[in-house]
Order: sequence, then C-alpha cells, then structure tokens
Amino acid sequence: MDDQYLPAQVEREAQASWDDNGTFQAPDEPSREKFYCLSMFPYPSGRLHMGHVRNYTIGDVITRFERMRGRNVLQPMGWDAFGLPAENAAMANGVPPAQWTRDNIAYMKRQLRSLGFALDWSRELATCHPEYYRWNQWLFLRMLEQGIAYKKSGVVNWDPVDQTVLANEQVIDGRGWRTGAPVEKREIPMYYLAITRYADELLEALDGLDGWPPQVKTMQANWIGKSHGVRFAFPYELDGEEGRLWVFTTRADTIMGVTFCAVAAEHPLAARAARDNPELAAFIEACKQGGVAEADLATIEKKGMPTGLQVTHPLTGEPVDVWVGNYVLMGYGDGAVMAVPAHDERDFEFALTYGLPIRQVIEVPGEAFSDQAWQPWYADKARGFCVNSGKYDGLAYLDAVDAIAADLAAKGLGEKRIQYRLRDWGISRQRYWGCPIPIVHCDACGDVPVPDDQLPVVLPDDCVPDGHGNPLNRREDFVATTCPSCGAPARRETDTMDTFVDSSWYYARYCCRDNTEAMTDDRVDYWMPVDQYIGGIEHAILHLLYSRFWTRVMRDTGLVSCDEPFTNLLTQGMVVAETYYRDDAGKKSFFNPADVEVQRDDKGKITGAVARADGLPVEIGGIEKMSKSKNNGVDPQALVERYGADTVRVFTMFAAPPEQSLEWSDSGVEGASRFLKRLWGLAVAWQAPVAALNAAGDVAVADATDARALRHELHGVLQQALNDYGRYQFNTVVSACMKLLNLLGGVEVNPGAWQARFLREGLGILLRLLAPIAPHVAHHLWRELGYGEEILDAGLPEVDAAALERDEIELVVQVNGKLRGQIRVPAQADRAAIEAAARGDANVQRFTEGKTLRKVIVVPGRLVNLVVTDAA
RNA sequence: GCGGACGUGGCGAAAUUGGUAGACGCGCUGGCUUUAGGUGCCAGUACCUCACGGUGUGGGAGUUCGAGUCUCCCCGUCCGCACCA
Repeated sequence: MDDQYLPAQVEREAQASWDDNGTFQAPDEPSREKFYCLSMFPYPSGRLHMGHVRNYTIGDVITRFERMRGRNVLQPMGWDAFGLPAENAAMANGVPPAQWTRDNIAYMKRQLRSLGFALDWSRELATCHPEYYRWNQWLFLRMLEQGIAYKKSGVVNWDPVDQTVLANEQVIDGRGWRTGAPVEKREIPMYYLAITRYADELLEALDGLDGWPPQVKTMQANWIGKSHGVRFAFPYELDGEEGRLWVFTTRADTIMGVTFCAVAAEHPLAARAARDNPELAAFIEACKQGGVAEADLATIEKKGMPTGLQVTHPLTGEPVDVWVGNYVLMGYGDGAVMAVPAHDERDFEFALTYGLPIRQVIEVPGEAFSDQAWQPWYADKARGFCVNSGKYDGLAYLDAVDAIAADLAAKGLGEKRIQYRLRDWGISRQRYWGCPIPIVHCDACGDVPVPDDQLPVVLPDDCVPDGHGNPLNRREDFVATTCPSCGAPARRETDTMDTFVDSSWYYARYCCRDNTEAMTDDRVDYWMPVDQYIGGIEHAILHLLYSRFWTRVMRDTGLVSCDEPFTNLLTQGMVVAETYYRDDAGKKSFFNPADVEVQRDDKGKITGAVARADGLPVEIGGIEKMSKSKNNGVDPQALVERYGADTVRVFTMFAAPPEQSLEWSDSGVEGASRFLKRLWGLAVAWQAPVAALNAAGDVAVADATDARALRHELHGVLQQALNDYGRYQFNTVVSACMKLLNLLGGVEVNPGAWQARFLREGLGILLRLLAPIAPHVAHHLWRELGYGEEILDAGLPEVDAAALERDEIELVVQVNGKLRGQIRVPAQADRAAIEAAARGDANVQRFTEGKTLRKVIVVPGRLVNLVVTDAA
C-alpha cells in the first residue's frame, strides 16, 4: 500500500474492478426487493457542469446506500438529446445537430465514468434514437385514437424578419434574439394533448404523494388551479343577429357591480368592431406586438380601448360597454371577462386609468368604501355581504353565488362550472431537432395518422438549421410521401414534438430498453415506479406534471400498472459561486473566480479582490448561479483531474444539504482533499495490526476501560450518521465521518493492545459510512485492510446499543430559561434527585438566593429549568 | 402580476419532535516541524466586557417556564410561469 494517497490510481483501479465485474448491472429479479433510483437525465450540452455533478452525486450516494441496505438497486443513465441548443450550435459552426449531439454524449459519458457513478450503462438510451422516439410516435397515435391528442390553433412568438417561430427564451425584451426585430404573436395550427382531462386526478393524487416535498405539491396544485365559478353570457344584438358574450367568473356575487366587459384583442367581437373603426384596428394590431410569455403578459401596462359595442347585463338588462383589453388572454376560458372595478384590483386600476364607473356591491361592516383608493377588503369574499344588489342584498359570498347562478340558469344564460387554470399541452414545435409528429397531409383525405407498421418516422440526421424556419420543410426526400389512406402523393408533417414529450416517460423505457416490439413489458412492472427521483427544483411543475400525466395515459393504454411515476422526490438546490467583474463604461466584464485573488483583513473578513493577471482590483458582484454569462463556473473535469472524484464528491455532499443551494469554495475542496489524505494516512499507520486481526477472523471489540469512552463516542456518532443517511442529509454524514476520523486519529498507534481492536472496529465503521460518498477510496482501503472484497456488499455498520449506555448523565440547569450550571446525575436518577442536585449547584444558588421558587421543569436527559420570582 | 422557497459567526453550515445556539469544515491568529514551501501537526477563534456578566439566529410584535424552531406583520434575496432544459 502506497504511503501517498494517489486518487487517480485508486479511482482507475476501483472503476476497472466495477466494470469487470458488472457490479452495477441491475438484474431483473422480481423475487428481490428493488430500489429504482433515478436522477434527471442530462441534456448533452457538451460538458458536465457542477449542477450535473451535484445531481448525480446525490443519486449515487442514495444508490450505494440503498444497495448496502441490501436492495436490488437500479440506477440508469441516458440523454435528453433533442432540443434547441443543438440547433443553435449548428447555426454557429455548421455541424449537424445529430453529430454535435453524438460527440457531446461521448465526451460527457467519459466524464460521468470518471466520477465513478454506480450506473447501469447496459440500459443507456438517448431520446434522439429512432428506437426510442418511435414510441413517442406510437403513443401519440394511441392518443389520437382516444381523442387525447387533437389539433387546434395556438399562439406563438413570430420573428417577422427571420420568418420563424421563436422560443420564449429567444425573445429578449420583446425582440428576436438574432434579428432584433419586435416579436409578434401569430396563430398557427398545432397538436395538443388533453392534460386537462386528467386535471382532477392529477390534483387529487397529490395528497397521496407523501414522498414529495410539500412545496412542490402546492406549486402543482396551484398550477392546476381548480376553481369553482359561474360561466354566463351577456346577450347582444349586432347586425340584426343575436349573440352572446360568454365569460367565466369566480365572483358571481359581484355581478351587480359589472360596469364594463373586456375582450381579448383576438376576440371575434373585437375584430367585428374594428371593421369600421381604424383606431381600434390599430390598437388591436398593437396588441399583437410582443411575445406570448405569461410573465410578460402579466406585467405589461394594462391598456384598453372601447369597441363602441354594448352588450346587455343578464340580470339587470342594463347596457354594458365592451372594451378590448391587452391583458385579456384569448387562450384562457372564453377570451372575455366581466369587469367589476369595485371588487377586483386589476379592474379597479383599469377603471381609474380610463375613468370608468366604479360601483360598490359588497360591503364589510365597519369599513368605508372609497372609489379613489383600493383596499384589500374590497375583494374579501370571506367577510363581505352584498349591497346595492337588489334581491341579493345581505347575502354572503356562497349564498349570493348560488342565488345568482340559479337566476342565470333560469334565464338560460349561465351555469355553475368548475374551471382549471391548467391548459392543454401544445406539443407542436416548428423545429428540426425533435421527434417527427407522425402525420401525413393528403389533399383528399386530410390529416392522416401514419400506420403503426410504418413507424418510426425517421428524422433525417444531416440537416443544418440556419435560423430561417424548419429545414425539414426543404427536405423533399422527407416531406414527399404517399397517403397511407388513398395512396395519392402527400406531404409529411414537419413539426416535431416538444422535448418534454421525450422526458415524460424515459424512466419507464430504462426498464426495457432492448424491447423492439413494444413500448414497455413486464420488467417495467417490477421496477416502476421510481423509488427516488432527484433533480432540480426548476422542474417542480412542468416536467414532473407532464410525467405524471403521461404515466396515466400509459396506464390507461395498458402499458404500466402504476398511477404515479415517482414515489419519492428530492429537489436539489443550485450550485452558486461568487462573481467578480470590472465595469467599463456601464459594460460589465466578468472574471472567473480562478483568475481572482481575494484579500482579507486579519479576522479573515474579505476586504476586496484583485485579478491575478494584472494585480488590479475587481468588483465583488455577489453570489450567483453558475453560468456562462457571469463567468463564475467551475469545471468539474479540472477538479477531478487535480483532486480526484472522491474529493469532489465529498465536498459536494459536505458543503450543503441536498435541497439547499451550494456555494462553491476552492478552499472547501482543499478541506475535503485534506480529509481523505488524513484518512489514507491513518489507514497506512494501522494497516498491519488491523489486517492481522482481520486475517485471523478476530472481530472481538476492545473492552479496556480506555476504550469504553471511545466506543461510546464511536457508536454515538454512528447512530447519528445512520439516521442522517436515512433522511438523506449527507452533509452531516460527512461531518460524522470527519468526527470519526478525528476520534480514531487521536488513538496512539500501539499494536497488540486494545487500540488495534478499537481501530479495526472504528475503521470498519468509518469506511462503510463513507463508501457511498467516497466510493473509490473506501473500496481500496477496505481491501487493503483485509475487511473483504467488495465493501458495497458488506452491509451497513450496526450500532452497539451496549456501547451507548452510560452510568451518569450530564444535565443543564437553567434559572428562568438562562443557562446557569451543569450537574452530573446517575442515569436512573428520579425527578426529586435531579431537582435536588440542580438546586444544590453553587452557581445556580447564586441566582436563586432570596427568590421564591415557583416551578421546576425537568426535561429528562436534557435540562432542568428553575422558575423563580423575587420573594413576595 | 401570480405561485413557491429562503434569511443563523468573517464564510459554508449544525441544532429530527420547541429544551445547552454555532457541531463539522473553511478562513483567520499564535506556536511547532520541515533545506524550503502555497505541506503537515498543536492551540485559539460569535459579539461586547479587565472581570462578574450581558447581548446574539434579517426587522418588529405575540404564544410559552423556555423560540433559530410555532403565530402575525414588515424587509431583503432566489426559483418557476406553459416554446430553455
């Protein structure tokens, strides 16, 4: 055994051993208790970033820990390989997305291997492979048959210069990222998946997801947004024809306060009114400016214009003006809203801006209404009662809604309705690098699904996008086909699927990747659902909700037997780092932390920073998420080469608990490296005596008086570490390992005495605790010290309850809640004895003297609190 | 705008259920070892105070014998918002 810790060598040997033995290939053995541990698969962007390293280290620690508990653990890996960045790279350097993606996968796979993750590579998949995405297409066809997939028009961002659809990300301050042209909204036909059919089930089932963080469940529930309300109509007459303007409201109790209606710019009534109103037409045109992102729509200045049209209030019969509002969304409900300025904050502001009437119809006793200033109680449905509302006066919210809904229903003008905020999932993308939608357009037969026996519809892999629309449209060899129905010449759909489709079911495919006949098989029933899923909180809604939906569609198509894909969910925090910059005339140029030297005062407080290159000061810009734009990224590869994978893993686990953001620190990495070097040094020092005991099969524990205190400490720390492992709080597990190393390192090397026995036990515990986190060094030392062959199969160390027993315990004594003393009492001391000891403590008496004892609180095993007051 | 989180020493953090705030590590200070070192080892390190003691978990109130933890209000930071993945 080398005196020096040489991680590169240790890690190479350990990885070779695992590869040679197929250690991480998970057998499909239904008789064994399984554990499916899955980290969100990466987009193959080129290189791993620290976020990946953190994600996969967490998953790997769980995987190895569960394996040591004896479970049959599956941890697969694959590639979310379709997507926009590959097209951007193609535009930048002319390489086809397929080739770029393939190269990136090859490189990143090497990186993952170098980190020593316990991955079953025999199940690797990539979503850009036809063997994978053919099943996207196949299930899409099933959804068409069930009416879950359907076609309707949708609104997209349109770049009028490049004549292309833009992703929200490609819209910067309302302009196209490449052309700088103001982005417009444009309606195009798209395919949708009816996730709203499952809205209620997706909502209800959240209750049963005990293994999910409550905040994620809350976010999903809010996203689905179930609301009870009333859908009703304002009748109108126009051009001699009768029409109805439909709206939805959750506040039907305020219907008597309606002073106008607002419709979306795309609403038919708006279009009709604009026909002979050029000013309105111009306003509607202006509403088309800007992108479709909801955050932008919700924060724009609210603008409107009257249409000149009027509709009739369904209950009062009064005329109501119709406005066009840029804040009303066509894709939402009916694209029109009733406006009650007195009791809706947004309507209130709009009415103030445009001088529209505000009519109070709700009051809260003791509160005074003013139409000049909004107050929160105006919208308080819990405290309000109807006023100025004729027959509804005096009714509270629920009663008023019931009465009004009944009257609307009697007139045939409305009814109660449950509405969801959740919208159906538009999956059509006007992009090349994605899964083709298996549809053929025939002049005679219309849109015809591609028959199953013609799947997959294979994407040509040699296109190079140029930013002007989808290059597939120019690929005649792809587009030209014959109609599956009538045989006439026809054209293929060139839209591809949203990449969220690819990632909505990959977890199931890992279980049966080699099945060329079916999307899933009975191996899926063994492994699914995923027992532990790990990924970024940024996926809390979309990816996770789509996956829950997709799983239910698969269930209803007979492909899986579970309802939910992920039993337990861990949302890991971001990896952040300090930023440094110089400001040149308002333009910031960022310095990588590696190129900056930090200055401190003699208390260690940071006082400034200078660039290494020129020694001149740079500004400290604050902690930010690691990113290219802030140049504060740390390259995992360089760290692995310098310190070894185990050091990177130890630091990543130690620096913060998994859910919290992790702040990168170079000196923290040094600390992790130091810890492993000290561990190595300790193992070298004790190798001979410990290996001798192991070789002799001598596993007796040290029982000398000296060892008793040490074993008490050893097993106390072990107990805490096992508990923290169980709740996946790995930072304190590392801390426990460090404590153990400090404990073992304090023992004098004295072979032949109780020390060797204690070290044999202690090192055995320490190595097994550390094995999931620093697997290579644990693997190596386990063998070198003669404990056995494969530490992963050694099981978890067990707490010796006898070692934890104590004759005497220490208790804290408080006087009025303030710490005043400590006492030692026998472990079995009763309340009276403890109280007497506490009152007898000299320092405690200083604070109780001359006072009256009112109360004594004894918390067993922890403290005594004496409550005293000045003597009466 | 809507929804969700977070805030503890110079820094990352710890403190399962309300019960000794700051474990463990980084940094810093002092010492020792080394030909030397940006290595290693030892000691100290929340703040104020000579001390007794006091103060301290973003700010303010409340519940409690006792609050980092529970309740309410405020401030600040971060994440998501449906075509980034």
